[in-house]
Amino acid sequence: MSSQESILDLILKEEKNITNKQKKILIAAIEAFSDKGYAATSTNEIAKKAGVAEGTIFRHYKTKKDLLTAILTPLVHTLIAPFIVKDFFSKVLDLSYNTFEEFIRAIVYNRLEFLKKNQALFKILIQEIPFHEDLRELFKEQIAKKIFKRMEELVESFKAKSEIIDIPTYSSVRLTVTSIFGYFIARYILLPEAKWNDEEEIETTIQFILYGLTPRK
Amino acid sequence: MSSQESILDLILKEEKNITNKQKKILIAAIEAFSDKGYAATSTNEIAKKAGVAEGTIFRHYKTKKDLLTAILTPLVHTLIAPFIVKDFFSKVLDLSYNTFEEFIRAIVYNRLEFLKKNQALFKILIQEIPFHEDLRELFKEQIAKKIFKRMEELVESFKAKSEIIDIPTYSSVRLTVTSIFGYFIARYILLPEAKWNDEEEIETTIQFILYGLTPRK
Amino acid sequence: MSSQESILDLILKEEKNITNKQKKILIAAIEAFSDKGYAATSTNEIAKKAGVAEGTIFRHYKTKKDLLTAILTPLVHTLIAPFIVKDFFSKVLDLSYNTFEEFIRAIVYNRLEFLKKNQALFKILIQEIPFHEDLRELFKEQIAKKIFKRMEELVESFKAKSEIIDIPTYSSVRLTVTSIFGYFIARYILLPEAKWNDEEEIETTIQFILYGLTPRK
Amino acid sequence: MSSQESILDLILKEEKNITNKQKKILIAAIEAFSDKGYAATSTNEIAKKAGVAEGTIFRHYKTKKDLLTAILTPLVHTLIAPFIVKDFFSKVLDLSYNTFEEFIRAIVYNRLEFLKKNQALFKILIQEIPFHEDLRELFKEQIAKKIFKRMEELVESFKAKSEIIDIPTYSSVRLTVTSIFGYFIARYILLPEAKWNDEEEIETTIQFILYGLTPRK
DNA sequence: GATGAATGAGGGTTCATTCAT
DNA sequence: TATGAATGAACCCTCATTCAT
Repeated sequence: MSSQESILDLILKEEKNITNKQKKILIAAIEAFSDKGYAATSTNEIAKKAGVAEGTIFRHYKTKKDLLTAILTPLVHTLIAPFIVKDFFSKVLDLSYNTFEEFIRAIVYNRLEFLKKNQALFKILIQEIPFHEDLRELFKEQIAKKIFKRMEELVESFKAKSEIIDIPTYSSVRLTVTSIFGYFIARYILLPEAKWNDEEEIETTIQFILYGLTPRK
Repeated sequence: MSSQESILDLILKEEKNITNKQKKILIAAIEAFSDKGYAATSTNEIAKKAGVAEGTIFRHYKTKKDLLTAILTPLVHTLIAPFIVKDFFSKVLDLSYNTFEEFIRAIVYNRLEFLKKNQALFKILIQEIPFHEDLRELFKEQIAKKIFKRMEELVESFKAKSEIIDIPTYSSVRLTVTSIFGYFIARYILLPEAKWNDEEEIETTIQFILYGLTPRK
Repeated sequence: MSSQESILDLILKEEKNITNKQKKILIAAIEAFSDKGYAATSTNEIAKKAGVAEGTIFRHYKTKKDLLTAILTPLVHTLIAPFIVKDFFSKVLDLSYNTFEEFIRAIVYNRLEFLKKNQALFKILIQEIPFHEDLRELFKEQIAKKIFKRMEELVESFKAKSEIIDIPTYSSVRLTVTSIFGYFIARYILLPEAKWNDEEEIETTIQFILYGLTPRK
Repeated sequence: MSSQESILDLILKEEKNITNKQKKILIAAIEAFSDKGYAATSTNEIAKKAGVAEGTIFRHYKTKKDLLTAILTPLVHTLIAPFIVKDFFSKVLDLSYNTFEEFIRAIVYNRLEFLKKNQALFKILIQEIPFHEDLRELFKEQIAKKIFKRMEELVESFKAKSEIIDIPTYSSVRLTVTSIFGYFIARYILLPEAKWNDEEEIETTIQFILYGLTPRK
């Protein structure tokens, strides 16, 4: 978990031969988009923040929209990475998930850690999703489908073992995902200035999911 | 529940002496803001959609931002209305809440019904919250604080009766609210085009909350 | 001199059957035009200041320009009144002007008194003259020509008596008028906030004109 | 005197690295503001006159007001330049001012020449002064104070030599300045279309000031 | 590759004026 | 007569994007 990568590393890795100026542009754009939103951020503003001429931005990214895409695509890919890598959970994280609790605990900690590390980027993603058809499509194709597919397998194996209650798989996945993201959104987007006892909240959230999905004896 | 009012009725009631054109402007603005977002909607666009001269918008709403506020303020007030009316749940809904389940069931159905009826408006609210300091303040003061206060009382009474598990009250409120809104956002904002079995999903959500918060015997 | 009339009286006399609202409009317009200039004053602003509907202004004055004209025309007429009334100086002011000094003294006190009483109006006149061809024409036809004509007669009579030096009549008139208006403009338009010892300045101005135009013995 | 610089030269010198388009904008703005007044001139109009896109204006001057300031500031500085340069009159103009007449003659010719060369600019300055607080402040601080200070020294030296009459220094300065500007305003702003015998008028004006301020023997 | 001046369409907003009530 | 809602042209200004240097 401590080896998780931050946004920029990911982007820089994805785009080869990245110049120093390009790097500055990306950092500036992420900060600006995150703070004021994509539509309300001007390219002039990004250029100034990056200490770069406005034209330089367009040399690297044909349009402003391209810049947004360049920022969000790596995030989406990394967000779902653990779910598409074969046996990611067992191999990479070295966990065998004998129990549903272990699984939930691993996934919550892992993804919340990731979200926290990439707050700004993720903030941009969920802020912009309602306004961009293509982003929504990307989200649906990548995040929704791929995460769902992997979770489905795992959830069904737990269901077979009667470790979780008998509700439609997609419902339990949705409820799980919603609970995790719900915490993140409340924590970092809706009420960022409130006092939060993060450890306790995360543990409570895990318990909530577990209680909500495991059967009474 | 069937007597719940829709957005526009609320706005029209709040603003007396509303013109016919003004009404058209509000309807057009709600549709446009909901579809493309506040920043990406031009006043010219709203005017055309409303069949009105652009200047007419500014006769009624000094700025574009004022128009947004005029749209969202009544929503916020109505969204929290059930929580500030004394004994709303028992009197208006004619329920006595002997059990936590009855309470959850009532609140989920009631607020989801309301959100569904005011989809467009609520979509605007959550889409714009990240970009407007004042909206965030309004949300925090009204929705977060007032809903929380009322829920807190109820939840604590259930906790006293050992009907729900012993976790911090604010956590259980957050988890409940997150689960309800989580369904709404997934349903109407993130994946509106997916097929949804609404009745089943709602019931599952209720069960999830109940299981997640009630103690094992 | 004490019987001199103020702006509004003049206007109200000129326009018969003036309503109360119309009066309020004129007062408001004079104040606004004087403060911010004609071009920078909106009819909406005037309406508000007058406590009148915007439409009411246009019921009485077809255009904004008409309103300006309605304000300035009486001023121009009154400004030149003393110069066109036959024997104004000797009859009305009860002076016989045996000497040039008496003449200058009378005219300076009389017109400065008038300007002071109608500061706002006169401020509008000289502020707007550079921007309105018709105003400039009115000024030229009325003020320049008519004042000049009368002054010319008087000045030439003094010149004949060798009471003033032998320079072109139009020059001496210009220098006299310039000196009077020069004081007024410096006093009320350019440096209104400076401390002014009015009595002394006026007396000095009179002396200056006298010395400047009368011959050395 | 023949070496006096014109407006644009001054502005271009003040603002380094001036673009060709920027130069065109300044020329167009000066012409337009001078003709129709600042408030009545649209930026679109200036752009067309300058053969430039409207956006180009705002690239160089953040606001329309900034454009006005960029035009007028150099004028003010140059207008007062002779008065702040040490010994300007004696050194640069190579005059020793043994007499008050020499002094007046030099100053009238010099400043009227300057005003004539910069008619349009000066017209803008006096047209806009009544409407802009900051311009009035600039005028007061620069022109009024600095010119006054220098004139005061000279006038007092003449007063000591009994070359001019014993009236308050500020009065004699005001009367002198008013007489010069009075001619200019009558000549170029109020009655530009009248026939003027400039040489004669200037000589008469000088005589007027001299007579008005020098004592009778 | 990097610049930044230049563009012109489009942004939100103001305005004088009209007209049904 | 008086109103004030409605208009739409025009206003100042911002913007993403282009291109000569």
